[in-house]
Amino acid sequence: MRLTTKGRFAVTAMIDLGLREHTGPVALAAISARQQISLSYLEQLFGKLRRHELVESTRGPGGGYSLGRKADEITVADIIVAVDEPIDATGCGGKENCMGDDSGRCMTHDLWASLNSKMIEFLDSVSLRKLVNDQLAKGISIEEHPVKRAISSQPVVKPIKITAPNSVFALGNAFSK
Amino acid sequence: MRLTTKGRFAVTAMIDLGLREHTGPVALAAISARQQISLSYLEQLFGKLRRHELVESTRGPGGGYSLGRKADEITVADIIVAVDEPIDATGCGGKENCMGDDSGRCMTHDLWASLNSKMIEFLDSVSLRKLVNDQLAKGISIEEHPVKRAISSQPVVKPIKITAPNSVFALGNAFSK
DNA sequence: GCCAATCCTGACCAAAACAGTCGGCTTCAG
DNA sequence: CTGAAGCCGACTGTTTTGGTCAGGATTGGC
Repeated sequence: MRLTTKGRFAVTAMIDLGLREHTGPVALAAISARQQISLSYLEQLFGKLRRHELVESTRGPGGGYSLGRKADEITVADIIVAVDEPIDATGCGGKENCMGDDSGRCMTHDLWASLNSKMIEFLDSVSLRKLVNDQLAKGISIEEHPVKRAISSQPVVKPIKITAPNSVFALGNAFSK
Repeated sequence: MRLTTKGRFAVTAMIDLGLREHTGPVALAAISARQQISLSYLEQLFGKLRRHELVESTRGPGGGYSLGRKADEITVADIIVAVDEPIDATGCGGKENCMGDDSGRCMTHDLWASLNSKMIEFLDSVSLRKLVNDQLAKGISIEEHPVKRAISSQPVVKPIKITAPNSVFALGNAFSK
């Protein structure tokens, strides 16, 4: 389990996607503009996210990406593992005895496996839904008048133009501690 | 907050140190041999750990490193932050407005700050003491006959030679899940 | 059928971080 | 004095990061 800016980008992009869950496919170009991530880099990341079935793609004009499953069934761990794949983990290769012969396994093995599983456990307890709601709770309105719509399959087919892409996030810095 | 093998090495080494808390200074060469980490790399890491006052050094023969404060006052977050210092964090530089002019802060800023603080909060809740105890609970005996000694300041001054450095860790792989 | 928007892929790249080496130094117990 | 240890800075090879570029493939709308 590695944790770098790469994972952050992926999580950020996924939240952006989650926030627009009900407005049809979201183009990478839009995410790129909003989140200030290079388009090509996003393409790489979403390639991985798609192969891990966290997102689905729609090609052609009006296309884009949408969540591969419901936001509460996607965890931060899912996302990070998807983009940071080679979870090399234990350092000693994960093989049986990492010292010499009969000296038993190196401490590092079980040690990090332990800490690592704690980390994953934690990141697995945070769902994308939660993060999206956190953002929504900060007073964001994505749609002009948030319609009380039935949460059916895919009611919206046509993409809805969002005209004020950036400044909708009037977030305070109130997240100290 | 980055999380790589570098941090793992540091945490591992610190646990090794914690396990020998009452046997005087521990030489890096010993840790290097037990944990299979290159000596010079350890020197770099401990340089940082020392500057963050997580360890104290004793020079000269018989010297080595000991914990800078009690093991329950050192958290995993402390260690990782110490060796992975430049916590670049928000990606947008951490400055005020990261977009253009009056478009407000980019989502990434608060977003990752939020996730990041959750991570730190978690890693901060795991003390070195806990990790050391986890290892002890696995049936390790560092000292030949674990003396029921009063937990006073620093009862042992002279280093005690530990003669069976490696095979003391007879750990099962029982840490699946 | 064409066009343009969009995803998709692979090659390539500079810069940084990682992991480690090396040589030389300072300190200090015996 | 000698040798064991910490200390320090320079250097190096590899991998990862974050990104660019050039070209497909797919498909809705005209």
